[in-house]
Amino acid sequence: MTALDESTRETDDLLLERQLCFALTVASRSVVGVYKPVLERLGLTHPQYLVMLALWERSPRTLKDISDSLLHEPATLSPLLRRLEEAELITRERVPGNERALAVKLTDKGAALREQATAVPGQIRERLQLTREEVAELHQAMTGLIAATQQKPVSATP
Amino acid sequence: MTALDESTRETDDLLLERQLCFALTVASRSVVGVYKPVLERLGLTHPQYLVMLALWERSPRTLKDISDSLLHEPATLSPLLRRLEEAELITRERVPGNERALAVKLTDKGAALREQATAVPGQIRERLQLTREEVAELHQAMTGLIAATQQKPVSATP
DNA sequence: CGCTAATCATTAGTGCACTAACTAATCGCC
DNA sequence: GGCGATTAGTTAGTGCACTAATGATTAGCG
Repeated sequence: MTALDESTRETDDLLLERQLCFALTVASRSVVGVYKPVLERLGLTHPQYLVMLALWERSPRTLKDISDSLLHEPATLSPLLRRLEEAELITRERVPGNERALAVKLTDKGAALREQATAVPGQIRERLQLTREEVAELHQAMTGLIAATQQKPVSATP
Repeated sequence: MTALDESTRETDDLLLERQLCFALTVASRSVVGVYKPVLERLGLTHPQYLVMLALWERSPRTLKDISDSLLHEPATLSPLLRRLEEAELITRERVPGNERALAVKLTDKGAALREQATAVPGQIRERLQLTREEVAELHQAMTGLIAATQQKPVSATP
């Protein structure tokens, strides 16, 4: 490979339309944008919806547990949970026997909201005109990419 | 299909670990997280990097033009461009002959930063252990997804 | 022309998302 | 049993990202 080839390649590498990170952030924002009108009917934002999904699977659970599941900093979730408490979808109290931990628990209202939420995934697939299989393929691609970001940097590997 | 099958399927559809939107937002944040230490050496955040990519392709261009390219609201870019101006990477002035439009232009310092940026895409691929081909495949998948989000809702189609 | 409608940018306000700094509680280990 | 280190949450501060409202300019049309 000549020096000219190399510099041309590096120039092309900087084209906005070729950046995976650009396509990825746009896709993320765009898909969340599709959820927005759907979730508005439930009175939820998209990050709040993900927290509710976690709690519908298991409640009560600690903030630490939720932050591990969602791969979010506790500091991000703190104000978010405060707003869910204000909406009376969850309660926040200390864990008996471990006063450090915060027990986050669905209220009856929060648990009941699940009924309405069951329709959401189907509505999104409909809106995006995607089959379950296509969704699963994209999901797998994203999971692989996430795994790639979380491995140690190659230079740090002994 | 029985009623039981349907309700089971809807229950599964709400599992956090199966949500494309979840995998997508995590992937987006994680990949941006990989860029962070690399871009810190250039003094840029990731959104600022994307704006600079746009300007390295063409400068000057208007805010409106940039917001169309990045699929961002002008209101999002306004404060971002102000910070890039404070860093002396761009200038902001009105377009002669159209006082509504804002001409955003690279400074010499901003144009020179491109030198250092040429190394970024390769460093990211290295860090993620992805080939150009794998990046292209993922990019294509994201582009398809973006297109799906931007088509009209099916119910609104006559 | 002159007026109305459309266009472009900015500001205000809400909600994430992160880091750093801080507080409080618990664990471990002598 | 007490003391240092660790763990769990919260708060403060910065920077996106969006909507809605505002202001300024331009285009278009009778």
